[in-house]
Amino acid sequence: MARTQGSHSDITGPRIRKAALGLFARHGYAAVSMRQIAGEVGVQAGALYNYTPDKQSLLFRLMHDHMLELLSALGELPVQKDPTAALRQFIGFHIRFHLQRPDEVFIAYMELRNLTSENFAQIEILRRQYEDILEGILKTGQKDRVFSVADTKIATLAVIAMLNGVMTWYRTEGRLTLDQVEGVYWDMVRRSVTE
Amino acid sequence: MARTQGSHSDITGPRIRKAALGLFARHGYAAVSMRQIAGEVGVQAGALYNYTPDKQSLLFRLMHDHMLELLSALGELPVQKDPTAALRQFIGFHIRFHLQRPDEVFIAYMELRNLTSENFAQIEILRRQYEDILEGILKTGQKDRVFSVADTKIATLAVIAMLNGVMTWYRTEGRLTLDQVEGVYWDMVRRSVTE
DNA sequence: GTTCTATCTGAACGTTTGTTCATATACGGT
DNA sequence: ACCGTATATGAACAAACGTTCAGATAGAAC
Repeated sequence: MARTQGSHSDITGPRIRKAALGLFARHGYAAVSMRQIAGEVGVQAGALYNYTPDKQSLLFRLMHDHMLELLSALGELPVQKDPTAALRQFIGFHIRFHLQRPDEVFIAYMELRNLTSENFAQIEILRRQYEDILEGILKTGQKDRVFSVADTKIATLAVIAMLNGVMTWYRTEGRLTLDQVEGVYWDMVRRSVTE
Repeated sequence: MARTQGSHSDITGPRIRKAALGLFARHGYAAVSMRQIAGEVGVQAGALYNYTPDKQSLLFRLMHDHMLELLSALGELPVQKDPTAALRQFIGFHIRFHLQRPDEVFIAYMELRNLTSENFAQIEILRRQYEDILEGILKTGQKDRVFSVADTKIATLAVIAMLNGVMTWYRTEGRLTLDQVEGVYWDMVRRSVTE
């Protein structure tokens, strides 16, 4: 019989994950202790174990939730028949979604090696799904002769890598607006996949 | 008076750095203990302190040496007056140099946050120097109207990010030769910076 | 008002951490 | 053959680690 009021469990759980997210992103999974996370939440270390079986599961949950959100948000975009429009939409989505979640993205790319092999395999499947969607766009465009790349798989990875680079330098207080950034990257990506 | 023969110091030092390099790359700086490094070298943990004042300095040295090598190797390339030739040469150099040193590169990009702020600042200066060389090529090409990018700084970062992506998937036993990979990336980069 | 239970504390556990240091070893110089 | 010293050992240090758990606390249910 779960409590509906006065209980802290509905609040403490998310707060723990939020604290862990920030600390993992800033210092790395291995360098963050359960006591640091607890301290940020204002609770003793033992209390964390009401919300996660162990530290590893905490990391996995953060990454897993993030990937599900990513795929779900991408799936909600309107279908674009034109490959160019589809690619354009993907670029904009990717940049905005990732810039809104710098910590999640950072962890998703940096902490893969700290997952157990079972957990790693699960995340990899989700990541592959995301890549496959972009590659599908490129393949369609290739077939329609609107895109021209030597290898759609490499082009997919190259585009994603290029886009992810934006997170290492973009700051909201910088000299470029989000629209401008999107425009610059779209220009470069579009030209890189067309003759 | 340093020993010239029979001494292990000339051998143990490099072996320690090599072991640390591999372990840091595979498991991350924070997740690797001095005892693991020592074990890989076949020595007790205390012996490491004849070669490094502490763990942090060991990491810094690896990153620092790598950056110096990178800049030095780049500096030895023949000067190319033509911006297109210069860019082409840079792409090839970057891909080959980095693929030859996967561990060093991985550490240089992943372990920045585990450096003390003083050490971080030093590495950042070197990295900036490398980026500036690429941006110089783009600027020259821009001036000569052979390249056309909205922003040379962003284009620089985008190109480097794109190239670095190759290390996440390239395997020597894969279906593409190094020459082919270089060709594919050169095609994409060239098109992304020209009209 | 009593009971029940979800939640948290605080101490404890056995390991492991980075680092230090007195001591041992073995080689180079003389 | 002896000395000096570069190099390694192996034990020790305090601190921090992830995790467990008996007990305190306080709100919900009746």
